[in-house]
Amino acid sequence: MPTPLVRKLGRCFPLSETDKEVLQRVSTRVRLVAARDDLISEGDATDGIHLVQNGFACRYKVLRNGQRSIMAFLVPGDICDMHVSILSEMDHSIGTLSRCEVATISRDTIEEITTNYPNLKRALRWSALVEEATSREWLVSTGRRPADQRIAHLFCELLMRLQAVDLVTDSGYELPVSQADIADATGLTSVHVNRVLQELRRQGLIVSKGKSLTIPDAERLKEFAQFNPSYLHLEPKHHDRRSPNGNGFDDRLM
Amino acid sequence: MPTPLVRKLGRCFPLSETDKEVLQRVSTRVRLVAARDDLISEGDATDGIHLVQNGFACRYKVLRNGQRSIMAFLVPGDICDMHVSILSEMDHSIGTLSRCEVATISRDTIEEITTNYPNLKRALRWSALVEEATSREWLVSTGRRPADQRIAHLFCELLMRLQAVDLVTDSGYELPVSQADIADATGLTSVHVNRVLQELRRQGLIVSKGKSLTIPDAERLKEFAQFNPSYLHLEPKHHDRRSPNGNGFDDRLM
DNA sequence: CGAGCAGTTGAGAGATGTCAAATACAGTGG
DNA sequence: CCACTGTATTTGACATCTCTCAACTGCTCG
Repeated sequence: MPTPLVRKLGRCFPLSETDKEVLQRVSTRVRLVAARDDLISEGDATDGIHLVQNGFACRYKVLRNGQRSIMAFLVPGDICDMHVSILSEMDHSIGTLSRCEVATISRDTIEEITTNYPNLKRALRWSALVEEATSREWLVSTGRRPADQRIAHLFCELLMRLQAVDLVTDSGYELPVSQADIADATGLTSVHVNRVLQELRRQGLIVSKGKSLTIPDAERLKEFAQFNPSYLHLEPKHHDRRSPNGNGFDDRLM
Repeated sequence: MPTPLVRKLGRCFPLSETDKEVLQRVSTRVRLVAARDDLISEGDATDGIHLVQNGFACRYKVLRNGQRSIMAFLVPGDICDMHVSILSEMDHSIGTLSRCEVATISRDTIEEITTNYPNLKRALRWSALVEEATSREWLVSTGRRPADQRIAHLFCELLMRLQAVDLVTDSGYELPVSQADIADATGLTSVHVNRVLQELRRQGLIVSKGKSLTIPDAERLKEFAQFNPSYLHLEPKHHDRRSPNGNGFDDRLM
């Protein structure tokens, strides 16, 4: 069974069997982390690299007045701290929202991979860029979308991201986060999130029982949220094209 | 006179004279772009790389209802599209806010630089990571800070970023953007921005005449905005340290 | 079975948005 | 150099979305 990272990257890049095996191998040492636990704290000088295998984690900061801001959800297949090595310390924390399985990859391993497997190097870079684009899209949400669209948009995004790692069945997925977590991720209050959720349910846009969310009509929810998935850059076809200069992908570009 | 990019990177990384010359050289071909013009549009498959030399530009998206969301300000020394090559097309647009001088760097040139000048490669990667961190900080602002702190925070950030490229004199800088631009960047309305600005002026936190902004007491404004500059990663000292494995910086890591 | 967290509800307050108009400002053509 | 025109800023009255606070309910887990 391929790990989430293998599934995610394999979906958008043609990976060889060797590539996949290498990726699979690094997910071996898995650690179980309780819900609401910090993987990395702001100010840490990290060395290893963390990969979420199971469960939900997030990037967050806590303000002086105790308010928490969640800047990103990390779902299975997501890497927590690919790039921090060049920044001497973390400027935010990474914590679990649910119980998580986390793989820790040593820097040496990553180095070996990016040196010897250009396909993987490119795929990992792609996933980092998508995370950046996602962060920009969240900025659009919190800045300009009303609460209901904002939450609906988040659910659409998670639908696509979880689909990419085969975690969606029948337009439904496990969303092991609290309403307070959704509030901190959308810049709302947990009570307002509660009311908006009720309204979305009433309109039949979502169905939720416990921690599982079902989207009866994805197109309708996407329409409601004005969700445009282009920022997730999921279409594999584009990546098969050669670059304009005719020598394929430019692997040196940063 | 070193270009803004040279100044910015040189501040945080020890660059050799050769490094600086190389960087300086690529800023030669400069194009003058009018205010409110697009450098790159959403959906474009770009090839060159754009570097702001003078003036303000921004990353933005326009929603269906015509609302604009600005996800980032690009100031002199900022690179607009370092990484798009691996994503087949732009998921957002880049437009000027004021009249700008923009340098276009060919992909080949960048390739040459990142291949032959590891110092520069590392510095450019650093600046990309700082932009990412900045985007996360904006998420905190729009999500959890009240309008006055949000705007004050933006002014603090610009103070630091413009200081890094020697564009600040006497705690003041040119801010050639409209109140509507600030509104779109902070997720507010231009009329609310106007009122908040008046209040900040009344409290003596800022002084502004025309397009120039002065901050009489930077510490006071930072305190007011609860501004913590760590996300800008400006301290050069950290970057002189060797990495834990003793062989200096890891230049292969993505 | 109790404790504690997550979800739900209600009433009221506050911050920010909307709309529309007035004023100031900047660039342009004469 | 000035009138002219369009954009940017400012102001006022009012609407509304979202927050606050506080209570209550219902799970889940020990």
